[in-house]
Amino acid sequence: MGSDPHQLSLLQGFGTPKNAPGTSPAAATNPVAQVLIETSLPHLDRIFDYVVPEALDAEAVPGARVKARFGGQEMSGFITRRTSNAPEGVKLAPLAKVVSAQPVLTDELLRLATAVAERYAGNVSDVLRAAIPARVAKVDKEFAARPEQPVAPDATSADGAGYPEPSAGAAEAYAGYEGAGDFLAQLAAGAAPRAVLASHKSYGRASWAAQVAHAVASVRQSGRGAVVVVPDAKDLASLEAELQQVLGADQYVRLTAEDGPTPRYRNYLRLLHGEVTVAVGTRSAAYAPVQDLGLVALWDDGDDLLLEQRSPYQHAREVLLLRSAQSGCAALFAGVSRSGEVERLVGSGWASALTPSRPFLRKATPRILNTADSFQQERDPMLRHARLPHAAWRAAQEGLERGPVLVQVARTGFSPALSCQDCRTPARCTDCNGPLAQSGRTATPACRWCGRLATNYACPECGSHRLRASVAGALRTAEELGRAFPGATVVSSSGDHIKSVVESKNALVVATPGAEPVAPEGYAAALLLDGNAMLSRESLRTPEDVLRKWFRAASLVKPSSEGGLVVVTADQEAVVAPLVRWDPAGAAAREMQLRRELQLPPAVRIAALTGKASGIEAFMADFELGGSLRSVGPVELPSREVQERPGESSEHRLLLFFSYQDGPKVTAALRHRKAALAAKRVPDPVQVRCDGIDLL
DNA sequence: GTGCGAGTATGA
DNA sequence: CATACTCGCACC
Repeated sequence: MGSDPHQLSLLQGFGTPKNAPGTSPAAATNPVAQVLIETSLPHLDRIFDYVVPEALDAEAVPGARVKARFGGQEMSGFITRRTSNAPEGVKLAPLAKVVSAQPVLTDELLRLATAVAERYAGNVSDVLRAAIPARVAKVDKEFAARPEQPVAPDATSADGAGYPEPSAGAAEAYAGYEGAGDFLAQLAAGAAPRAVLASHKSYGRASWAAQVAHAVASVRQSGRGAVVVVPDAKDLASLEAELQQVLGADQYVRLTAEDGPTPRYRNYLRLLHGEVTVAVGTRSAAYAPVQDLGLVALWDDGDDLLLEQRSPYQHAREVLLLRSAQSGCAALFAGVSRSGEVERLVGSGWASALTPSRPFLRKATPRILNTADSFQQERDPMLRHARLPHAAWRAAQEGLERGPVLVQVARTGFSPALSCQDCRTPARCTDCNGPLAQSGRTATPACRWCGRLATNYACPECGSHRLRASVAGALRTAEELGRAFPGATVVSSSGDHIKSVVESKNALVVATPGAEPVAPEGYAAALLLDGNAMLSRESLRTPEDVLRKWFRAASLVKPSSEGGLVVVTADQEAVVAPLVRWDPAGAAAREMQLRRELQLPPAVRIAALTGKASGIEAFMADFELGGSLRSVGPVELPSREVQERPGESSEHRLLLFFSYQDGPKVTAALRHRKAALAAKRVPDPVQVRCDGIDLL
């Protein structure tokens, strides 16, 4: 070909009146669309330019979802900008079509997704996949027909004459919390305070949900919007109940996968167009396109549901932290317990702690009793051989006269119940008739009720000594306990049968952690039964996680002034102590102190490289360690394959440890390396995952 | 993934 | 010397 090919194509692209047959003229102004292609290939995760044909000019707005020919195939992407100048030295392909003219990728969202991708050494388009709901054609039509009405949705609409002063409701929700009034006032005044809220209740007027709802109401007084993220549907229901009280049902939208594509997309567009300015939902709601954002809030950040399950495995807390930094808005992290990450925010002074005062807490929280406590055991020598620990038994019995009683049991699989290998008769404790279970890693089965070890168990039916694991979820436990407490209505909540609310006064509610229904008046008592089994899990995170589950259950129980009592049965007194004292902040501070000394997360950041040993070696070949960056491994992972194929090398994992300060540098380098290797298509690709809490 | 150009093998 | 084919890599 004789002449310069770029020259030729540019002339064509810019629409000289007479074009080659088949090419349509380009748009008159800003004929170039910068498009972010949706791909999970790291080296292609960037912006490419296309010519906008005149026919697509009107629809091809920044933020629109489009299709474009890329490489061999037509791929989808989003227009990030329209510009006038084409890049030098490339010939531009035309945009194939505009899928939807709704500008779903806003500037702000692109900036956020980019920051998240950088933080996690991942792809921008992977982040966007979680952030932008699937398009629904009929919803597009609704919005196309609707006259553009960027209503100022501010303090005028629902609140009528403005928000009813530092409302009575807000005062009640935050009673006992020093500094709360100031925090709310700052929100209302348009400032951007950042706080870590130590909620103590999960029901009633002073619940975390009420507290968060009032924070949202305050920020709305300043005319700004808010985003609230919660781990699951049950928490969302609690929050929505309060928001309806405080704001009104039409003043917010929910964004959650559970609603299905149509309402989710509709709500997304309503936010996008400023029809509503408050978004609540599960983890993907962190990206909600709220206009004029004033507050991001997160409830219970320790819940692992907030961790995205797809690459780059981002956590809603980090997303919201990045977002609040970018938009300079207020931030609120609420929880009954406190995660290590949030403790860092308090420790560094980034956020202030909103904590109820000691004397207030003493009255407002239930009494906590540890039956495994040596002091208790001395006073109650019957304990080891009683049926349920005596104290637990009595707490339940007496509690049932005053209200519902919660029994928290470990999830199925944590401590599978045992039955006879030969005749399938359920294995029972010879002392108390409770179910036997394999708890943790100890070989000897133990009674789940009294904890007694069943050494040398013999089946009462056939005399066999062999035991097999059988599934005993909350359902089975409920059955067992129902027999133990005749007269009580036994309710079970776990797995896919989660109940949000329990109304019955004399219900014995058996629930797994995270599935506990709310009792509107509070539980009279709670028994936290499987502490030892839960604590036996081998993970760096275990104590924090178990404590979190206990605190959440305990926050559902009436205060001690109304007879509320929590009985916990666990041997590790160091873990139980903060619960007994109701001191989540102290527990988090101590745990973080330990982590800092050991240089373990979340005091430092980590990245895990997973893949074939050869792949990891290639990845690390000219990767510079230094500064705070150190590497551990690689170690071979226990293979999940039933049979390792000969010649096929197994998966390995290398861990990188680095400081938060060096984080951006390290993740940028990881990302760069990933892209370079992917472009070269070196064999044995390596998966990079940052700050996976379940890795250690 | 796929199309394309460079480079190389192959046959007339 | 012309044509067939593979390989690598850019992809707007």
